[in-house]
Amino acid sequence: MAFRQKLFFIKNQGRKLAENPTSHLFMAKEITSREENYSQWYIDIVQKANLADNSAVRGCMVIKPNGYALWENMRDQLDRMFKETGHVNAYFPLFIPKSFLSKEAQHVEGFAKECAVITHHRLMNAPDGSGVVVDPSAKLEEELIVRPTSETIIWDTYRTWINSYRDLPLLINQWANVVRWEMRTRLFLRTAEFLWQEGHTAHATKDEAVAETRTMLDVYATFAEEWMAMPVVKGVKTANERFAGAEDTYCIEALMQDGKALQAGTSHFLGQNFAKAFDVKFSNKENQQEYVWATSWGVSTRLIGALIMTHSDDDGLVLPPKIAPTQVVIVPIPKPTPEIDEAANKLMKELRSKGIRVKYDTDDQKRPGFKFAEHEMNGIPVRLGIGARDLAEGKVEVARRDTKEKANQPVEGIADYIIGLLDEIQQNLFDRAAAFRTEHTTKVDNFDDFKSVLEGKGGFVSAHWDGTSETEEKIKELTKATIRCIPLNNPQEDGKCVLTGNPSKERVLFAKAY
RNA sequence: CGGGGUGUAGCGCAGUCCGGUUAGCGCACCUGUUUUGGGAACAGGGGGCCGCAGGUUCGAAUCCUGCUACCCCGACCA
Repeated sequence: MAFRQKLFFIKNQGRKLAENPTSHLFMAKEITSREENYSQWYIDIVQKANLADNSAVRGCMVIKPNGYALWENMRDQLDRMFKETGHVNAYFPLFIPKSFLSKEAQHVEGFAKECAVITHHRLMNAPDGSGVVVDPSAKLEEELIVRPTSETIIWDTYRTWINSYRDLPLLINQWANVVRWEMRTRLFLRTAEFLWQEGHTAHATKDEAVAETRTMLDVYATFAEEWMAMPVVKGVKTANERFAGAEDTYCIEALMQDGKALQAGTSHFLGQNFAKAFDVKFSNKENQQEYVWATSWGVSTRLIGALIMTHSDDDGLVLPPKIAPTQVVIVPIPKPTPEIDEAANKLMKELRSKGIRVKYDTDDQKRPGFKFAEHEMNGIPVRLGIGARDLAEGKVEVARRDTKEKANQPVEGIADYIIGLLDEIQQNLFDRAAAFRTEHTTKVDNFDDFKSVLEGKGGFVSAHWDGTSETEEKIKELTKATIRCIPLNNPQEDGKCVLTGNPSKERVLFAKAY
């Protein structure tokens, strides 16, 4: 493959240059450009911004402090939004009895191929002294599955919690880790173990459950757009892409910089499938037994991957101010002095009093240039430089990460200026991503255009589809593109399926996806 | 699960084809000096069970056999 050769070439070139002490091309923190190799760029960002690392365990990552701080901010905001919409948190077991999983037929079919299974509960010293082995006498009566998702254990529990319509709705969320034994993993985007939240709600009526599904979809979309500055399309999945056990799967779909789509969150209307599988009934006002209606919804650490691929650039991570762990960093130039410390501390106090997350870089070993590059790599939205010159002029140097512009600002009133700037950066990131998505959403009306757009500029392709799974499969085979969603509030228009020519009454969004 | 790689210092690699002093290089780390407004320079220094287990040999990072781990690309998925 040409791609491999290119990579090989780069490796060799790197080797030669590394031997040359005058070369600055392969400094420790240099990252691969997006143009050169997008997926290597992604890996470089994750590792060099210290977000995460591969671990000793296949497919499982170590989330490092920088990455975890980001997750904490995302989690905290989502948690607030869940609570504002009436939900409470609870926690259910990590393990699920094997028999539970098979109670809902489609559900088990969807997850069976990627389950980690617990078969024993004890180790013993190996007879030959070579270490420890599984004690065969400690075999479990029934194997346990490490949860790939918790519908089954939760619905088994709900049976005992729900008796009357007065117990409904039951609006519960849990923050947890889950395990899906994926064939191939990528940091944040798809790991064998990942962190997420899963909401599981129970309702007396279908309408109420559907409304809940849509409410949570809106919460996700609001979070993605207002906090992550990541524009998303709200839509509904086709039968092929539906969650195992759901009647309808709603989703938010985002577009990454390489033109591939990423499912950023899902909200499922589960109908009465799980209520029937786990026999969860309630007495209605007329004292008749009815099955409960269900929803589930989740977002995961994958959002961090989405964030990276939406905003970051060849200099490193770019973070939206609202979720950046550190929003402002102060760099003493060229190094800390009592005068600069005093000015910085005063500045920090003022910024913190206005709720800004600010840090002062007191490292007296590294030089300013190094720090500039490092803070840019880490995606800190605003950098303030203070040196003797600035102190004398009563100014600070303000550098923004998104545009890399620098300007001198009077210290007087700087807090308000920075509050405005953070808002502006947040908005600029969203606008930039939205413009990219608009530019990379293409309407096509025949299959040749369909293919050439996908192979060329990529992105979302808006096209007519005859509504059959067969056609969807065929298109996937031919182009690797899938239907990302049928957008909500989709305009109705008569057209012909881009593949079969059969009649269609609305366009759907296709894309290659992560 | 198929295809392709790679395991040598914390990280990135050279050395392996063709066996031979004490296993090298860059970055990082430690000490010191000079520096410091966009990734500092010099000098000195520390750090290795060459993935694991066997074998061949006077001698193995290098050759042979077996094992194992991880990465990348596909099919599967959030």
